[in-house]
Amino acid sequence: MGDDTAVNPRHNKAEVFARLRDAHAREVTEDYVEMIGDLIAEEGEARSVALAERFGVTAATVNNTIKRLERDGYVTSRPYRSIFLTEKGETLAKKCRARHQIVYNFLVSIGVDPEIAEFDAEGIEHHVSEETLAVFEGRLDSPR
Amino acid sequence: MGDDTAVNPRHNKAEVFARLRDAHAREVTEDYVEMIGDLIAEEGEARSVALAERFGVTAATVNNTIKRLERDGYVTSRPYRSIFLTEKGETLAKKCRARHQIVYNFLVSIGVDPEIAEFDAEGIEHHVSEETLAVFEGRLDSPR
DNA sequence: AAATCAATTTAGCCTTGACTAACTTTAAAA
DNA sequence: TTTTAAAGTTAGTCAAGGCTAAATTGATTT
Repeated sequence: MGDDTAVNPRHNKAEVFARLRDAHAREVTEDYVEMIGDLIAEEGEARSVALAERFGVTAATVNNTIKRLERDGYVTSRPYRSIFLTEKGETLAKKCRARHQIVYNFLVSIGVDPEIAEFDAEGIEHHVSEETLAVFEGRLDSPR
Repeated sequence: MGDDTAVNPRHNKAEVFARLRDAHAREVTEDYVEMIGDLIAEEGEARSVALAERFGVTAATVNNTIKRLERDGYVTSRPYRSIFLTEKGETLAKKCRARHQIVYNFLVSIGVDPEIAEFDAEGIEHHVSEETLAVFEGRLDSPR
């Protein structure tokens, strides 16, 4: 058999979806560290109640998530106190904020309405590879 | 209502994240109906084993998902037989395939490597609004 | 100092989406 | 036709990420 069964690239999507599942697993973490960073910058501290309000979830959900982030080394927290980013969390937050900004600016630059861009960027940012991000960024420098 | 104090957009992210969670809930459904459609087109039928192989998950996972899709009216299936799209499933598959193609073509058109574009499109497609999709499409007609 | 209120935590529940292991059915080979 | 292999199913487990309701803590008021 001319053997297209070996590895037909068109049929070799499994890895794409595996990486997609990985990306999903990182999304909440990325959104949280980014938001915690924003809150610290804007309000001086990150409280559960503010996170719950901004994400539109309950305080209990925030609590669960923060425990997960703490377990994974992104934040530190003490009972009934505000939340802090670790260096690891800080680094991730910085990266995410920059990436978000590039995606948002790119969308606006090609003609997407700023409000729509804000929404779409929130979803898209987690699925943009370094390579694609570089292309977006390059397009910003030299518009058109 | 000149009044930007009413709803400070910077602090009004809750709805963005709610819509993001909705989008997530739809992703697997969309990926499955799209893939089932592809399989029917390419191989004449959609078998569990092919879905499992392409998504890189176990047969048991496919089984669970198909049950959910059936419950939600996207597919029909009988034990030990292949899977069919309902009209609702067919419609969704068609829409998803078209959207995927536009996102992919757009990425390639701005200079993203086709392999990278294939991967990124898989994640991005679920988060592109109608509006942004239209912009992508418009850019394809008149490149540059 | 006590009462109250807001914030936080805890406990328990649910769905999705993954897994393994064991079993059943169908189809193909011997 | 019997055996075997592949495909599909079932049962049970797990983590993530939501929820509600109830308990606790901390801060503010009286």
